[in-house]
Amino acid sequence: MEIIKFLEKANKQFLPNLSIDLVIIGYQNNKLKCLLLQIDEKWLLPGGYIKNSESVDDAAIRILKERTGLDNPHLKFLSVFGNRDRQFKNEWKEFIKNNNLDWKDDYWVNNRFVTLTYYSLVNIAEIHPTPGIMDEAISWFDFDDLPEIWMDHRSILTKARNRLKEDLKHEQLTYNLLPDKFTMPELHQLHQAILEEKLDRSRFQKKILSTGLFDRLPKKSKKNSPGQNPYQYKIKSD
Amino acid sequence: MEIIKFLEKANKQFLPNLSIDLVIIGYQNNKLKCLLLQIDEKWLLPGGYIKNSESVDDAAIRILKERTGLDNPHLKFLSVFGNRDRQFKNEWKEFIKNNNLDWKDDYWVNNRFVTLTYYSLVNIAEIHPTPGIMDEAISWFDFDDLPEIWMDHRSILTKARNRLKEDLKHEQLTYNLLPDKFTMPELHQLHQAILEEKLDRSRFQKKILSTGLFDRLPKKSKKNSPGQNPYQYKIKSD
DNA sequence: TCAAAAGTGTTCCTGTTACACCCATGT
DNA sequence: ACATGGGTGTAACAGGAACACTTTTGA
Repeated sequence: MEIIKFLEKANKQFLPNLSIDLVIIGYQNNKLKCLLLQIDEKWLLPGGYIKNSESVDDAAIRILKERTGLDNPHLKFLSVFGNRDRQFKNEWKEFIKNNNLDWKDDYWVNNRFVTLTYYSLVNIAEIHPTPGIMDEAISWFDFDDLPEIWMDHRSILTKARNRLKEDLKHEQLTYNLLPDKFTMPELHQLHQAILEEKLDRSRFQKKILSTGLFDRLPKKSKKNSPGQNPYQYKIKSD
Repeated sequence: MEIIKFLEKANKQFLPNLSIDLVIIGYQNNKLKCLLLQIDEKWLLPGGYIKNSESVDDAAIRILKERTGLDNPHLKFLSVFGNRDRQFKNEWKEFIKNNNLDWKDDYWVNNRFVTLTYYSLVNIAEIHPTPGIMDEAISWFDFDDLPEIWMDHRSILTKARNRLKEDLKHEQLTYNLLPDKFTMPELHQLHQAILEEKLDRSRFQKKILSTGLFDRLPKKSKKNSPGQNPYQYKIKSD
C-alpha cells in the first residue's frame, strides 16, 4: 500500500521536524482563488517535506511542481508557523482508519512540525492540478468562499491573502495571475480584486505606465462588448 | 565538562534540524551596532535551538533573554536560511579540538540545520551581555566595521541591516534603540543612521509628529551645547 | 443612435522639497 | 556678540483624488 510505504520510509529521507505548505493563488472570473486538496471531508494546503539533499527553497519548488507541473514558478516566502502544539496525531489517525489502514503511534507524521509557508502566483490556465497519494481531490476555491479547512491551514490562507494585498501596494507586479498579454482594464480589475477596493481608472493607468515596467502592444483586435478596443500590455523583459 | 555535556544531551531536548540566530541591534555614538559572540578568532551571531516544549517564537525570546537579560524584547522575524550544505562540521571539529576536548562525528551539532533568523532592537544601556558556555567573549560592533565572521552569519547581518532600513520606511517606530525619552534631534540622527542618508530636519519633524504616535514632554532642562533646549518625546502608550 | 467600454484630460488638493527665518543658549 | 543648535514657516513643485470629456464599438 502506497500510503503506508510512504509513512514507513519518510523518516529516512526527510528532515524530521520541518514541513512546507504552499498557498497557490490563481485568478479567474474576477475572483482570487486558491488550490486546495481534499482529505476526507476537509480541505488542506498542498504541502510536503524537505529532503536531506535539497535546500528549503528547492523543496518548495519541487512540491509546487508535483501539484501543478510548473517549471519556473513565482514563489515567495510567507512565514513560519511554529507553535509547540503543532502536531496532528488525531487527524492522521482518523484519516488512516478511514482508509482501513493500520495506524502506528510512532509514525513520522506525528512529529511536531514547524511549517514554512510560501505563496505562489500562478496562471490557472497553465497548470495541471495533480492530487497526491493521500488526496481524494484537488480543486480551486474562491478566497471568500472556502470549504471546511484542515488543522490550522485557514489562518495560513488568511495570512497569504493579506500579505498579497500588502505586497501589491509596494511592487506592482502580479506575475502569472494574468496571461502574458493583458489589457489595462484586466489589470485594473485584478488589482481591485486583490486590494478589495475600487481604484480610479484614470489614475490607475497613469500609475502603472509611469513605472516603466510595462510595454504597450497593438490593440486587441476583436471582443464581444461595446466600446473601444483596449491596448494589450506585457511586462517588460528587461 | 560543560560543553561535552551539552553536546551529548542536546539531541534529546531540541528539535534536531532547526536553529535560531538573532541579530541584536543597538545604537550608540550615532552608530548602529550589533552584538556578536567570539569563538576562537571569529565572531558569530547569538543563537540557539528550539526545545521540544516551546514554540519557535518562545525559543527566540528565551535565547535573547539568555544573552541580554531582556524580558519584553522587541523581536521581528527576518528570514529562513535553508541551504542543503548548511552544516558546520569542520568548524565545530576545530573548535572542540582547540579546546582539548574529544570530538565525535555523530555530535548533534553536525546535523544539517535550517536557521530561522530574527532581529531585535534593544537599548544598549539596558541589557547585560552574557556569553554562552562556548563563547570566549561577547561584544558590540559597528555594522560598518565588522570583524571576521563565522560561517554564513555575515550574510544574515547584511540582510538584517537592509531589512531594518526597509521596515523603518514603512513604520516609524524604532522602539528600544533610544531611551524612553528622547529629543527630536536624537531621533533625527537615528533615522539618518539607519537609512544612511540625510533627511531634512524640518520635514522630518513634521512627518514624525503628524503620525500622532509621539507625545511631547517638557523641554530638556540642561545640555552641554549652545542653542535652544530641545523638547523631549516619548512613544504614545495608546 | 445610444449606451457601454476605453483612453485621455482638467481641476483641486495634499504632501514633499528646499530653504529661510527666528529663538535660545554656551563660549 | 556671535556661532551653534533647535523650532517653525513659506514658496515651488510633484503626485494623488475625483470627475469630466472624447472616441470607439456592439446592439
